[in-house]
Amino acid sequence: MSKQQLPIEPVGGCCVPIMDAALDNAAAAEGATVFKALADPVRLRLMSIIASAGGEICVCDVTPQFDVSGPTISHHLKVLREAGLVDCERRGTWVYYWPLPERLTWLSTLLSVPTPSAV
Amino acid sequence: MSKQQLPIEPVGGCCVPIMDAALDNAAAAEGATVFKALADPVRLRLMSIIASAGGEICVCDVTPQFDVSGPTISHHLKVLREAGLVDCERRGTWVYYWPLPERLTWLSTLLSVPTPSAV
DNA sequence: CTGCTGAATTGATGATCATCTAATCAACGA
DNA sequence: TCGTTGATTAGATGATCATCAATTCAGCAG
Repeated sequence: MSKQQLPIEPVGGCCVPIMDAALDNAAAAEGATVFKALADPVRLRLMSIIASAGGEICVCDVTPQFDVSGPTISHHLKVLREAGLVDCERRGTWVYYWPLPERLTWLSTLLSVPTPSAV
Repeated sequence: MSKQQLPIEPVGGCCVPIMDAALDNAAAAEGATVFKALADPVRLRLMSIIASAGGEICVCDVTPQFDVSGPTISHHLKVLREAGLVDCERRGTWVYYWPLPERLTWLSTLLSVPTPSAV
């Protein structure tokens, strides 16, 4: 059972489920920032499209899936990027985005509920 | 209290990780609503305090842990309630809150990342 | 160089939100 | 009944946000 490591640093050490221990102010502030990034319908779907793309996806393939303007998509992508949820790279004319699973894992763990079989 | 009619939806089909499939507009809207409830530092810490209380906790024990007014805490508790994350009951003079793990599990699954070992 | 295309940035605007004070509600005890 | 205490609701306000049109930036091809 290889435990996948968390190479991304800026994420505060956290990983204790909230059902196990209450968050302090700092952790709550950091967590709220990341949740805020997912707290918009466009952004959440955007995140899911990038996450489910199986690798990376071009902005040009993402934008047509929404009813909002290009600049708005660009703005939302920036929010996701600043939340550490995705990263991107320009290659030629196009820009490609991919998910950063560490952040997702962190949030998932934070919200996880102990299974009944557990102590 | 726990009797009042809340806009709690059937917790849409629950539980395909966003890394497995992109969300449709409806699921994204519903998910964003719940994430929005956790997207505030006060509310996230509030949620963690309730979740980690090991059962239920009195509002009177929660409020003193924050620097904001009582009505503000009450407002945040209402948001958590309407998001289906907590429920409450009045007993005598006091009101007790407890977490609703189903919602947490739902979010946790939504954000879960397949382990490297799994195929 | 110039022109074209995809993406990001700027600036403005209408909407939503977090917070407060004041008022109201709910339960209890004198 | 009336006060008192704990909690919620109502209303107001300043801040933040989502969105767009216009502009700018980055890369490529004549």
